[in-house]
Amino acid sequence: MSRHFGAQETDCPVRICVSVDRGSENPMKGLRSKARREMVQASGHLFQLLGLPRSTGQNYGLFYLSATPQSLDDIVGNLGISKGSASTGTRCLLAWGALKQVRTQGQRRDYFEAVGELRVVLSNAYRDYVKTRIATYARRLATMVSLLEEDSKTGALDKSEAKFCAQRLGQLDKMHQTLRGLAPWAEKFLN
Amino acid sequence: MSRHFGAQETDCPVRICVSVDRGSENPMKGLRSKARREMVQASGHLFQLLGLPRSTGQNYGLFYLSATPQSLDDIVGNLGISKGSASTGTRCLLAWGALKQVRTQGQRRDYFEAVGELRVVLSNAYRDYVKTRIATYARRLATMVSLLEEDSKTGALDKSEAKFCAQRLGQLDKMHQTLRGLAPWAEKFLN
DNA sequence: TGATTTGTTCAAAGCATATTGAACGAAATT
DNA sequence: AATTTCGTTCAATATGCTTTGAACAAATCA
Repeated sequence: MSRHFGAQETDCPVRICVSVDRGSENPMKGLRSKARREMVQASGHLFQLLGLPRSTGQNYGLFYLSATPQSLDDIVGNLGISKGSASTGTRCLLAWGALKQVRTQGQRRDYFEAVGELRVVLSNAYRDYVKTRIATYARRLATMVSLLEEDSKTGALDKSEAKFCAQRLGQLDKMHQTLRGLAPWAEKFLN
Repeated sequence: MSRHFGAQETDCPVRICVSVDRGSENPMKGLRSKARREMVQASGHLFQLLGLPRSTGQNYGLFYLSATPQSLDDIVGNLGISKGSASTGTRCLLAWGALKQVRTQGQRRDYFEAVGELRVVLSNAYRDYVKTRIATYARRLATMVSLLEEDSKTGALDKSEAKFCAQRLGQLDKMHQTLRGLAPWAEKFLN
């Protein structure tokens, strides 16, 4: 009804953005380069937007603009995050193929650097993340179809409601088919 | 180094999935249809994955499989969420164009139903969400380029480091251009 | 072998967002 | 005009993810 004064049709009461990363509070002590700082913040922001830990994104941002391999302690010093976070984030990025380990002779520390080809990283993300998600929801869709049949039998839904629901599920399935059709293109783009 | 027993290269220590919605704890009292239950859960899950409130997704899931317009109290009864959440979520979905209000004569309640054409909903989401994000990050990228120049002057980065960073930023810009090239296709797909 | 360095783990604390629910205002009803 | 019905708001609470940091284990060093 929009009964109240401030209520406008176009207002969305839910926050869509992520909280800002005020670089002043998180020191980034060792980072003299402003460009790196901005990259670290932007990357952290993006990761958070994608539902991933901000610190992992900061981690990657630093690597992405680092010409020389970095150790865990470099990360800790540059970003001002705990060693635990640095370790966890680094291993996560390794697992995604976003980072690679650089073995240095006579060095006891582990050194890492970003995988240069962003395509590779995105391709991995697509395979591990997007593709599996789509498959999962497709499975749930199939579940719904059979549950719908069950509902018809048990009388949980009357005939017209069941028909309506079947239409809607059909629309979702059609969309899934379209997505499947797009997949080869997406893969070609990434490879 | 993978120094420890359990540490495998392919393990990612960070949770990528969202917590499951055990339907048993959240009652969904009034929902007899199992298909609707599954849809509510799946939709809530998907929203959460996209960084949106789960309850808003549950809300939409219910509408999507409802043949008849639903009121706020219907939502509250069906999903077992508070009226506050129901109101907030509904207004949010309205603002996105995912729901439309149905005016019923001689009825004092507000009734809503899902917008049937999923294309429209996704098109709105693309415009309000994806497109603006890309623009934001493109802006930050431009900022980095100028900060990099500044770093070169102040000596925060030496020559070879600056060159390396410039290459990396160039790669990102190239990717942005590619994305921009894809945008018309995406829009055509959605319209 | 013992001491030191380094990476990993995970319980606890911190933090940010989602949800609730009671108070409120507007509209409809009596 | 008073009462009832609704939708909205927002402070307080609940929830769940992230981060920390200390304890630990492996590897290197002396």
